[in-house]
Amino acid sequence: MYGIADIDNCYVSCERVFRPDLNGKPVVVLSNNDGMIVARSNEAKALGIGDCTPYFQLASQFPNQKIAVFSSNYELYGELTGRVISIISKEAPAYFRYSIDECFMYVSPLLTHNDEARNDGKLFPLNEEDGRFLQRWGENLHKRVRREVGIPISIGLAPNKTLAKIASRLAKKFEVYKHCCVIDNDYKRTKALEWCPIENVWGIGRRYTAKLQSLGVKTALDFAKHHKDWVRQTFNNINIVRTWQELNGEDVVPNEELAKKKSICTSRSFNGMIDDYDTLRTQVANYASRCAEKLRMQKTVASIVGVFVNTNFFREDLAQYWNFQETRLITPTNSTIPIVQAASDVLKRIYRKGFQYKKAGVVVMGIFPDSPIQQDLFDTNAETIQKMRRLDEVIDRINRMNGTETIVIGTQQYTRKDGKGKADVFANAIKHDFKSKNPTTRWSDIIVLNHHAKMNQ
DNA sequence: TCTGGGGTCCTAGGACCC
DNA sequence: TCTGGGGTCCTAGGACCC
Repeated sequence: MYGIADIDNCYVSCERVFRPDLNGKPVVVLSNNDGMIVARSNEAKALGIGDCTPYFQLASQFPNQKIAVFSSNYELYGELTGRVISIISKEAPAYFRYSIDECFMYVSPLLTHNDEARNDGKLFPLNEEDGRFLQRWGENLHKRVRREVGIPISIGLAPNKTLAKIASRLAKKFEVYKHCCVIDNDYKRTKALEWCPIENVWGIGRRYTAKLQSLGVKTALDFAKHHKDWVRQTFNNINIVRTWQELNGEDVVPNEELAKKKSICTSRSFNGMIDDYDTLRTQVANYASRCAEKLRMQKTVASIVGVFVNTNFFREDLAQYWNFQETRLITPTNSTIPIVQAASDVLKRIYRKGFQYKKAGVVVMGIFPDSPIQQDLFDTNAETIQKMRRLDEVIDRINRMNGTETIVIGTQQYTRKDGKGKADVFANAIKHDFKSKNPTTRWSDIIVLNHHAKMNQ
């Protein structure tokens, strides 16, 4: 049996931890550059605010509505969701974090009453006692997270991950479940599939939904009832066959232990547009530097550095251009300077004068574990590499202790307005007009309780 | 004026090997 | 008339996830 714990409206719930006055009110959280809406409270959804609505359309689409708006504050979300995961790690026998707001759990070891009751060696369907036990276990997990972090989660429990996802949707949608829904027999499985529209099934995206609907498949149950061969022939793809199997109760989707990443990308849309090479180069240097940091964090090196740029696709009135190219490093590395250098070289190749660029990014690939053997293989200058490595360590440490971008290399530029850079380089700084504070990670933002005010209330 | 930022995996087809 | 049979590796494109 698997479980999934899913944070309800994750970013909104995080913002509400320090703004309890916003409980019960419409709240939205915006993407980088305050571009579009990426999280909505239930009240905001009820108003009809769509996912991915551009922020600049919000006021005209919903006039006279009081909607609380936040820029995204990943420092806050990362820290608070980490607390949720930490509780799960204590409650669940095994777990793996799937995304910022979702965590899979493996709960079979909790089922101790079941051995004799099973007649055919199978766990599913569960006996009733185990079913009730899991229900209580999930309800308690919800309560504990709510009490200790202040964030609501929904829990789904089922014989595989695809069904657990559907169960968690039910838990979120209907109050009778008390935030935890268990699919423990075939009757419940069938009822859940019947309720679940095909586009809400994990693994069925926009394209597959369109195709399935055109073939008359409306619900997860419609899909599950088709023959396996039909699925194979219609889609010729192993993943969707696995989804079909899981809807029918098998456990076949692999458990990806979140291993080291195979590629790392850092990219941003600009606040406004950039046409000159030098400004673009400083941005690309920032992204390359960030990629190097991420590589060091997971103790890997990269052998390929790629760069992409593109113009604003929404501006049909402007000339359009996009390009991506990559270069191979002679020695795989995670050092800031060679990776920034490589990225600059690639940018030089793909930059074309006369375009208004809206976005750029750096991708590092060909990733290996950072072992000394790899580094030294064809290296003719081990001493330089050693020095570079020490330099990276020192910079990482200083930036960890004093805040990101305390030290950057010369090609980069500061992006934080509270950083140490000169005013003229902030023209393209990311827009975050409605950003909340970071009371859990910054001394300057720590909350002070006014004792007397409280006493007088 | 204004539209995010990350990732993974699968398949087909071409280049190349013997 | 008539042109093999077996591989590997790489890339682009398309699908999916949050």
